[in-house]
Amino acid sequence: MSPIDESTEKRSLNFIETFVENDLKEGKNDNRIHTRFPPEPNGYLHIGHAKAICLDFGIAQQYGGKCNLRFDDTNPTKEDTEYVDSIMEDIHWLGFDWEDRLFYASDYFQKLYDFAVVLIKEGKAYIDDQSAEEISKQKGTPTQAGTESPFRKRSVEENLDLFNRMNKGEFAEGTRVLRAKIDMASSNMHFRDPIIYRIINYPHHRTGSTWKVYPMYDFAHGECDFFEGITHSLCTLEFEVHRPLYDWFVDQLKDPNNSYRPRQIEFNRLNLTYTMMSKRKLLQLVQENLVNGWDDPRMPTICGLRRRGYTPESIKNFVNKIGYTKFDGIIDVSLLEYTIREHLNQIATRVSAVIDPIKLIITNYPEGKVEMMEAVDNPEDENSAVHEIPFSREIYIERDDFMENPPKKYFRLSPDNEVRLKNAYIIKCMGVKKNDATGEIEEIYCEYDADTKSGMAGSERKVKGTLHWVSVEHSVSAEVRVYDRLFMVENPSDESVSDFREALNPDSLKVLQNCRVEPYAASGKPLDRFQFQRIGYFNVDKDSTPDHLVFNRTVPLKDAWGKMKDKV
RNA sequence: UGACCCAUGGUGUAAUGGUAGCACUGCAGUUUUUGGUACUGUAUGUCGAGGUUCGAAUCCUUGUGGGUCAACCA
Repeated sequence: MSPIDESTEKRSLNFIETFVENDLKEGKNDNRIHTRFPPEPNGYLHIGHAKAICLDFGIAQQYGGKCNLRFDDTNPTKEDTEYVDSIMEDIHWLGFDWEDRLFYASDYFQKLYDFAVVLIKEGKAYIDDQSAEEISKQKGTPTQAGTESPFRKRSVEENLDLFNRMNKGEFAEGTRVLRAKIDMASSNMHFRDPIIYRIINYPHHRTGSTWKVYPMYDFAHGECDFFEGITHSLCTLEFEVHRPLYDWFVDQLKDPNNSYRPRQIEFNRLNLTYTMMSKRKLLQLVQENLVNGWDDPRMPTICGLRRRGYTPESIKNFVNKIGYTKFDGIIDVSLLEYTIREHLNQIATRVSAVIDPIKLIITNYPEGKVEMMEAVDNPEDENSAVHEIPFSREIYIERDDFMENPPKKYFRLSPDNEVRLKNAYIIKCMGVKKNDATGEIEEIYCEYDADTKSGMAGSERKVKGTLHWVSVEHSVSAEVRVYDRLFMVENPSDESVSDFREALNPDSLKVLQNCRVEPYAASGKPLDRFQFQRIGYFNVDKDSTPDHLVFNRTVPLKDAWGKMKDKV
């Protein structure tokens, strides 16, 4: 078990777990626990779905139950197999498995149709010939009762005939719907004769043009839960007012001699500061090329986070930390950033990279000499392996690791000052070479103390600063992509931001071209994730080639030097 | 001016009638071959008013505040 798992082991029960345990205690549903994750395949999964996935699969795991994957594909106009594939990939990547329980709402189209016919025969559903506008007008408002449709008293025979012909394609879209006959005066708007079937002339990604009528969510969802033997149907808070209708349909369907029934339980949706979570708007970002696809590392999608270097463990741990309640809040992204930093700190190999290089020449080091310096892969790991870094007379250091006129608490290199080169020698700055025209520093000259190599007796000497470096001759050029927040406003999903494009951060992607990395960072395999010293956590992007290394910054390190600068 | 749901530090959560705790963030330190990491300390909270009780964040009443619902979306 990883340290991360241990840290969450003791967490107390959330209200859903309490609910489930009570059901178990009462012996409901033969003590079965069966959940489902029911995405509509109309977009890629995002971090908010990860929260639902962890709950649905997590509850099942925790209580020895099962969790189905069910694609809620009742609206062919929005859905596509591309989304089906990506959703399955992302769930697996997160580490969850539905085994042989992959279902589609479209698997049940016949059963749902048959059930609708039963409702018609029982006089509980009717065909309405009115337009969407007329039906909407008759619905009333939350404070005003609705009025009954003139078609409400249609005969069973006529309803049956019309429904049959609707499905044969005899009528145009929008000309007729099937409605449940419940209560136009109900205080719950969803009971005012909800539409349960509509005509759609658009090929379904699985059933093609077999069907001309498609069930609505409210009609399909509870029924699918029932067909699959789901015991706990977990969804987000906005479906709370749908629950009475969910129960109403289940009541019509269930076997009165069998106590089994699925139960819907709602929890709070995930909101993150600076993050847009609406699928519709994310789709818009993709379609308008404001980002480079669903897996753009700035996207809050699972594949975007994956490409950026987030680990499944960190996402799951994040979800465990935020919990499940019935209170809608907004979570600070810094918590997500904390969880990935926490995990990466444990597993990421430390590698030297110089993002903004300046050349440093060690004047008293022999020309042509190369020493291999030992570097610990991960200082947080007692049994860490080591790797070697070539050291030579000419090296690159970070441009801002040298200051000609340093402020008081500057620990790094400055004239006549000593610093340690990480895993190598202590050096002292003896001078610089400046560009005659611009006055810009072009080279830094230092002398090294040969007795201070890491591990030697002379290395005990304390110096305030330690710098990372790469050998000029041996280093490999690379490109580093630094991703900042895509949105600048704290809550871009807020209604007050009418057009989210205004909130887009034009500087969200910075590409740094002149970076130099130590050869080990280019060696491939075990190094897909690492920490560049004092810079941040990175991973190798899929765009990388042997000739052109590309790194994505997963998350920056906490910028202590930045804080120091504020004080000086 | 309806129905349903909700209200604990800046943020997210725990305490299920019995000491308001944890994490993130903030601030201040200690350690360190990077100022990262790790560790320590510290600040800030039960929406208001009544009640029940020996005792209330918890139960009741009421007020206030927030969310959801009037798609042929899910």
